[in-house]
This record gives sequence, structure tokens and C-alpha cells, in this order.
Amino acid sequence: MPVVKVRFAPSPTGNLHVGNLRTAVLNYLYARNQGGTFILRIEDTDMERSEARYETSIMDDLKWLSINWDDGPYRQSERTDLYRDFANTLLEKGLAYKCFCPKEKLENARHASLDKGEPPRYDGRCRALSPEELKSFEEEGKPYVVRFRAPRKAIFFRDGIRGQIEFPPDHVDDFILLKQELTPSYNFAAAIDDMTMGITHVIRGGDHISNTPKQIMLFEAFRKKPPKYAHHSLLVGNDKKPLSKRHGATRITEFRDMGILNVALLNYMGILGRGVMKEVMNEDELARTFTLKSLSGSDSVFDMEKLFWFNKEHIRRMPVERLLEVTGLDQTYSEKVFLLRENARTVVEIRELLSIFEGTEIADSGLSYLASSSCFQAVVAVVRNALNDSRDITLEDILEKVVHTVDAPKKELFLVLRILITGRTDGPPLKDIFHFIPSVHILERIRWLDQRLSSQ
RNA sequence: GGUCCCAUAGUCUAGUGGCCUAGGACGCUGGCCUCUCACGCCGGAAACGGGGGUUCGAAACCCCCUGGGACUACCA
Repeated sequence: MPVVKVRFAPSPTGNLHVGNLRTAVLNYLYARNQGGTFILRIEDTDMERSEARYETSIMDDLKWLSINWDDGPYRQSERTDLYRDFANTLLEKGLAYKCFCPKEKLENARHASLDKGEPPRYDGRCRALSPEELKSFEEEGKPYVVRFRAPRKAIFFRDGIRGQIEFPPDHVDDFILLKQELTPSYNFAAAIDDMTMGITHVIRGGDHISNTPKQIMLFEAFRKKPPKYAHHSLLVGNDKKPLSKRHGATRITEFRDMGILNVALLNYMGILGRGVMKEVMNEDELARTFTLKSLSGSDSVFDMEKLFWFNKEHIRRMPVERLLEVTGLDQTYSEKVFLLRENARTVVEIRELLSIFEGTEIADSGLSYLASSSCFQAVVAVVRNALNDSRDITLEDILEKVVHTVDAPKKELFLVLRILITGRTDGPPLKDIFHFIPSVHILERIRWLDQRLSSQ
């Protein structure tokens, strides 16, 4: 049994979005599950649209998710000679031919047949050029492309996720191998790369199913055994359309900015569209339990709410040390972060909750509750006096004073107190956090509240 | 138009002919716990796209329809 070798082959024509990312994750997990190698290959044969900055950002995103490649990155733009060699071999064997048809003419013919409701395919005009014609075109220096002499035969393969898939003999026409600049087309480059790199399993999106017969034919033309193919479903947005640049938060870095943990994103990508026994898993568990068979063939909606849930779960499991790192806080915060993490879905929320210890204002939610409370002025007075009498007063003492002086439901009293002390309506138990909050901050908050009320 | 893929609750799935009065998870929701929120615990609403077969029996198998999607480029 040969060692498993898979690849992730993005084209650097844009930033990675979750759809592409999922393909990378699936390949990565399969490689790790099988003890195989994971190759990164940059498919930059489209000179027009490929940009170096996208290549960089794709690699940065992969690194952030700890999806490390064992080999590469290979760039197709650096392998042009290789593709030409392979094309020449085909030319020599008569398995490919030069096509001199002008681009515009083909384009027109294509639209014409499309309008007539006919299949738009190459008419094979240059398929059987006479030696004389060929020679004269070549001497003229007439531009050409290299076309594959596609055999008219049915192609079938066993998909690792979908099972048997079969294509009729006329599915593939004489597609282009080398474009006019003699650079490879996608299908040619992909097949040659998979062939020469010894890829054993091609795991990619279902949008490539119809390309597969072309690539298999190429393998057969070189008398090579094609890899195993597995076409996973596509990720779609709420509108059920495949994810693309159009959909909101498509940039991976945006997830990081939102306070999403890399392990949470990896987790979600690793189980989305899959039937699993347990959902919350770390990288090792994800790899250990991964099988192609567990992948579903139908498209999956990317659900941000579910990602938030995974994030929350991972925040709660993460060592405080690590949490401090991603939050950008030093050791002195470890107790506070430890207390706050139960209340946060994202690392951004952890930072916001820090205002409990450091802020001197009162959040809107707190303000609106106070506005609906009839007793808060009385509580303010008690708290202020208590604090002025002694800066070392305990929460218990304050509580007792408030309960004895102000006549209001206990629940209301407690909430008002919480708001005055923390500036928020949510947060960990007051008794756990009170000793971290300097009394001057509380007095400051009360002063802020006074000003706010008097200025209205 | 042609070819191919897909079809269980709002979402992701389990289900390989009887164990399904369809299970789990997110979300939503009622209650308990509680100074608030969160956590936790206990409950609830919510699905087999439609029609034909096959079978003693169909969510599961076959066919048709419908609906989504992909490919059909000198894009990848």
C-alpha cells in the first residue's frame, strides 16, 4: 500500500474563504489520519488574476490554523517547461494536436450553439489537418493552442464519498492542454501535477466532478493509474448559494478579528457536513476519527451560530495561559480571565468583560435597567456612604447595608448593586470578582452616573 | 439545452428494509439552580420534497417528477 499523499491546490486569485479552507482541512485531516503527506500547490496558471499577495495571505491563514504542509509550496507558474514536455509527448504520440482556430471564431460558434440549445463543444476542425496545412500554418508562425484528442469512451470511477460515477462517451470534447502562450490549462496542469507528484487521493469540492473524466483520460494517455477521487459537498451561505467572495465574512482573518479561536474554526470545518459521535474535538481527535466515508454528499450551510458555540466550548477548555496569549494579556490577568471565560463566546468578549475591573463607566444595558428601577438612587447613596466610610469594606457589608436600608425586592437590589460595581448586567458571581475591583473605580462609576443623569 | 451531483426539523447530521410512536447537535423555547448573565440539570416545539412501484413491511431499494447545485471557457 503506497503512502497516502494528498494536496491542497488553491489558486491565488483571492483570499481564502471558509469553503476553500474546508477543502484544506479535509485533506490535512486525511493525511494526518493516514500518516501520509500533505502538499501545498499554488495553481497560478491564470497570469491575469493571480497575485503574490493572495498566495501570501493563503499561506498565513493556513499557518494560523496550524495546517502545516509537508511539501511545497509548488507553483504551477514555475513548472511551465514540464507541462510543455508532457504536451509534446502527447503531440508526438498523436494523442494531441495543434489547433489554429482563432479565439473569436470559437467564441462565436460557442454562443451560437448555446443559443440554439445545442451543446457548445469544439467542432474538431483542426483535429485532422493535412500535413501540408499543418506545415504551412507552422511556417507562417500562426498562433495555436494544443488540444487533447479526447477518446470517445465512457469514463467511470469510484468516488470515495459518492460511490460509482459514470460519464457517457461524448461528455468530454477536445479540450485545451496548452493555451496560446503555451501555458497549461487547469485540467492539464492539475493532472500532470497529480501524476508527477504521486498524489494518491484527490479530495476536492463537488464542483470538480465533471472535470474528473478529463483528468482520468490524461492519466490513461500516459498509461498511468489515476489517483482515488473523493468529491466533498460545497459550503453554501444562507441563500443556499455556494460560498464565494460575495458572502459577508469570507476572509479567514476576519474570524480571528472577531475573536474566533483557530482551534474552534478547525474543529467546525472538520465536522461540518460530517456524521460524528462527538462534536467538540481538538486536532488530534479530529485526525484520529476522520474518514472520507463520514462526509455527506449534500451541500452544507455554513452556520455562524454553530461556530460561536464551538468557540465558546474551546474557550472553556483552553488553558488560561493560552487564553492570555490569544487575548494579548499578561500573567497579571490570569485570575480575571479565568473568572470571565465562562461568560464569553469570543476572545473579543473577554476583553470587553475586562471593563468590569478597569472601566469607570456604565454600559447601556446597565443604564436602561437603572432607568426602570425606582430604588437605584437609594442604593447609590448607601454604596457611596459605605465606600466613603471605609475603602476596605467587604461585599457582604455593603449587601447588608443595602438590604437593611432600601426597601425593594432583593433581586432588584442585587442587580442594581452589580451594575454600580461592575458597570454591567452580566458577568461572573459578584463575590468572586468584588475583591478585584478597586473601590475608587466604583466611586468613579457613581460619579460618572451622577454626571450623566444631571446632564440629561 | 446536454452531462453529472444532491434531497431527514430553521441549520449540521444518525439512520444501510422491521430495534423509528424517526436519534443526536446548534439555534429557539418552558422550568430548576442562582444576586445578573453564563454554566449545569430536567422538559418542549420542530423533519423523512411529491407521485408511483418492489415487499408481509419502507426514511431506507427502483422509476418518474419537482427543487437546489456544478460542469459544459485559451478561469481555476
